[in-house]
Amino acid sequence: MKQQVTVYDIAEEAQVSVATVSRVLNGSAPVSRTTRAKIEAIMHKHQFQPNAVARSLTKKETGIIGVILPDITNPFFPEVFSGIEQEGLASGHTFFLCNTLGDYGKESHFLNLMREKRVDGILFMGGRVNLRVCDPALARELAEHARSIPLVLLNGDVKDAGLTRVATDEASGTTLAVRHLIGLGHTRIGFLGGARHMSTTAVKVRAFRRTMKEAGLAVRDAWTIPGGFSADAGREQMNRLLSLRDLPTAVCCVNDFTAIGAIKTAAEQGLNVPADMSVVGFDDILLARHVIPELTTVSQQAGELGRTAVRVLRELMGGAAARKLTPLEPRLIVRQSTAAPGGQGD
Amino acid sequence: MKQQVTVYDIAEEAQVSVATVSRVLNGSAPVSRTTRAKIEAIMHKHQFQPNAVARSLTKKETGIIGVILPDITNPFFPEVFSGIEQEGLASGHTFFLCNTLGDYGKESHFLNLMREKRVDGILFMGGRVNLRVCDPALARELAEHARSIPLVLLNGDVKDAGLTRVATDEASGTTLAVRHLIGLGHTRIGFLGGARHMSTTAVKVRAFRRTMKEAGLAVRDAWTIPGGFSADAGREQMNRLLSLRDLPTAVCCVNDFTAIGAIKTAAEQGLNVPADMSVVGFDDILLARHVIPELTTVSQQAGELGRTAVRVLRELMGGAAARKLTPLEPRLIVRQSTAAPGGQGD
DNA sequence: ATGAAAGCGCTAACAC
DNA sequence: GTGTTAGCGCTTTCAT
Repeated sequence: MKQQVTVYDIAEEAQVSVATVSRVLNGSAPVSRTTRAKIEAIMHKHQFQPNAVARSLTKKETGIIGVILPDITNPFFPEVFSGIEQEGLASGHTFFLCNTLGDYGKESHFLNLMREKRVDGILFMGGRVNLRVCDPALARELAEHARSIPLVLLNGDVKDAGLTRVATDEASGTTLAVRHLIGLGHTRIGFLGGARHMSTTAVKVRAFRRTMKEAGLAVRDAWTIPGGFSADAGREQMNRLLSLRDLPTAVCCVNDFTAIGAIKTAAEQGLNVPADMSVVGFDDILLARHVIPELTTVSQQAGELGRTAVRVLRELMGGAAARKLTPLEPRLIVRQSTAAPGGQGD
Repeated sequence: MKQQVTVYDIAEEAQVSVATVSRVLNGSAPVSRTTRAKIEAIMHKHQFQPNAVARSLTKKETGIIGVILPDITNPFFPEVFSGIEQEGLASGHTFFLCNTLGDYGKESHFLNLMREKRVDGILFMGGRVNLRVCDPALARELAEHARSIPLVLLNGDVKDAGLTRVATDEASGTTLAVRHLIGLGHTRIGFLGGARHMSTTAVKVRAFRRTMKEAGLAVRDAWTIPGGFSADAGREQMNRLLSLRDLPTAVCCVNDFTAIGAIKTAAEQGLNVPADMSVVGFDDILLARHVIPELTTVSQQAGELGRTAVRVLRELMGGAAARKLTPLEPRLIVRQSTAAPGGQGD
């Protein structure tokens, strides 16, 4: 680990002051053609890399955006992150990524860590912010952080915290899915996956019920089965559903992972999807169009969500007061996992 | 954005010197019970967060590990990252994540960025390090970086750069897959996906050919179809394969994404996998056991790869000379996408 | 156009 | 056990 060269070394060798070196480094003030050339040559010769830590200390900005999300292993999040990175790179930002794995303790820990590290802004998704009834203490903590660091919430909400948010309209997305099923002729529809205490699930379930009722259809509690967001959870939920004596002809799933698990189990039990059971997912993960059958789903436009969030965060970091809520419209993507009940028509 | 409080503020209010404050902050020297208590109370009262940037500047360490990978959107990488984070968190490290999207220019850019940011170490995967014939200039650049910052390469190699590596034995993994197919009775086997100029593909193809020859089987060039690593690539490759008049009864795919795409196309063309065509993947991504049919594949133990890499990097950062190559043994995971040719047996 | 010097917030000798 | 002080490497007035 050889010693790094500093502005002083450059200054000395070029016989100028560090201020001048700093000036050519930042173009912050005019420097004569000749000295500039000399300094640049020396920098290049030593492969000089200015120390960003020192720079951050004086400028009071790090160029780092902290990203907190539940689980990068769930395909939806990498797509969001990808959008974030794409947009953030354009403004020279860099990313500090943390997975909370749904652990609230970790959320607090990372939030503090980010303050210590003096990130310029925070993008926060999942976990606590998705609690339907958010512990006031936690809400306060988040609001507190937001007061000292620009923070935007992605797809979540915290009552009364007054946070800036960017969110897909999950209710309207769910409505899209349910109407599609109803349009196909289904009248017996269930809802799989999620966790009742998370607002994201609550929003979807509520929209599901409302849409069913508007169409004059009955909502059966036994067909609304929570239990998580993973593919394994989807398998188990479908298993429970299939153990009932009376079955729906279609199900909405809380996300694509769950839908894929549900389809898997349905197939194992001898059902044909979509002929015997239509399944619709949510998210439109990359693999959704490659599974068999291809998944009908609601696109959250994950990449766009990430890009938009960065744009909003940038306004905040710039000192502007961004709109409190920037909504994103989801889109229904019809593929092969849904069809008319009983396999009639297509 | 209210003003952050500093050690000076704390010191003043507690009527002690900053050194003492620093001492209780780090436990770096004894402090009397009473003053410690007083200081701690004041810190707590102001919710004091020491400025990590300032600390990094003096200590000459940031606690940040830079992670450079091709594409977080490819499910293999989130799993590796997950392992990295899990292991790194234990030692208080934090992560700076960059996606290169296979762009060599970006690789260089990020490498420089990480030096500027003074990360404590770098974990590097993909892209340039997977060039079969690596441009000497690029290799030199990497070696150069490795000289000033601890760096470990994950699943790749750069000729003569003398880099520290942690890598799955992709050759032995491929051999496992091919032998499995041969054991099932296949004699006509193809290889799908990858890019000829990447060492990871070259290693797999070479192992594929060797294993076939050892078993006395012919390798047909027309059945070795490169073209990328995505699911779409897999679809296209299978399409090309199926356009041939003479077909293999099984294919090895460069990764699970490709395998899933290949299966998809095979199914669309009316083939039954595995009855008409066996398909084996590589990586064992999370979804591999949830697709239909469940994917037979070679597990790279992505999480373990990440964890191991961090352990090795930690040795390097600690000044120790780590083993040049830490190999990881892949495992064959037999599921449903492979069977005896012609659907006989199972 | 260029230099001198004062910080940024913290740690670590070194003294007492 | 505690205080003084000199950095860490850079940016930024303020002079010149």
